[in-house]
Amino acid sequence: MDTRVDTSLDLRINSFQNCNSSVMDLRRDRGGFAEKSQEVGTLQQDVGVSMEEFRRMSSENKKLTETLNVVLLGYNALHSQMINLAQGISSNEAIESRKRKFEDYIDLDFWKRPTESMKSRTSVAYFQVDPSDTSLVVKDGYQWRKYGQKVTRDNPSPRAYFKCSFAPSCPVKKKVQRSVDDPSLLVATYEGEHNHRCPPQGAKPPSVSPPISPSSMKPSNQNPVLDFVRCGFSNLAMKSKQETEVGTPPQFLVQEMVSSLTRDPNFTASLAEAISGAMLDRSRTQSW
DNA sequence: CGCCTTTGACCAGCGC
DNA sequence: GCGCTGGTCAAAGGCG
Repeated sequence: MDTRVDTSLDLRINSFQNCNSSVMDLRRDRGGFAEKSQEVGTLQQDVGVSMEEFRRMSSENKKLTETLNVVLLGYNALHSQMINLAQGISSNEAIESRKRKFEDYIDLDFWKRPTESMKSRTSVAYFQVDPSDTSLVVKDGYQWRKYGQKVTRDNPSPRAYFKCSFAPSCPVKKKVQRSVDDPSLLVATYEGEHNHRCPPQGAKPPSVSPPISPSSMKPSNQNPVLDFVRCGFSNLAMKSKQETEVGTPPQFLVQEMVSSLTRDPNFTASLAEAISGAMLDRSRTQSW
């Protein structure tokens, strides 16, 4: 056999094998390409979904920001009113203007709508305390008698049980427990409604059970949080103003706002946190 | 002395 | 029925 023919044949076989190998590589690449193509398609789809989600969240965020602004507007009006009342000023045009603007903005029916928690007369308030302070006492303007303490399963810190001690017949109870997430936060859960007037600042509970006059037994529609606003707010707000003329705002005011918001199922706790944070930030730039 | 807090016991509801 | 858990009671002691 001619060696030249053999060499040529070997070369061709070699060439064929190379070509075959290349074809296999190409086929593999093509498969890879198809795979990558599919991945790109999925990614495009994901990006589309993400963009849609992002647009939706942006829209929601915008709405929440608007709501926050409205709440802040109302808060500012109330705060101005409080300051002016404290200073003996009845009202002024600026306050009325802000109030009108607030009422124009806000859906009053929304805020007047009773929520489930309001129906059951249960509300929650948050109190900022020193994390090293182990006492479960919060100053909300009322007088309480502690009648029990328990360690619950979901929280290593004990839960304290209080009854309103200002009026013997008052059915209001509250539970106070340190927040499991934030040890500097005390969570107070109020149940029931007070059947008496707000105790004056520094008042001692009566040593003997006094007959409760009909006027003080007036059924109040107020929930504990409103009581807190009327009593704790009025008492402590003055104190805060005296103590911190240019300092921080009364934190309980912010916490109360948070509480009011969280009572509505449409507001998430995160929004409440955002609002309190925004208020605190805002207040740092304002003089009080 | 009276009110308050502490703390163990007790009770009721619920799930297994 | 039993155990677990949350809520309440009540006695004892502290404090002003």
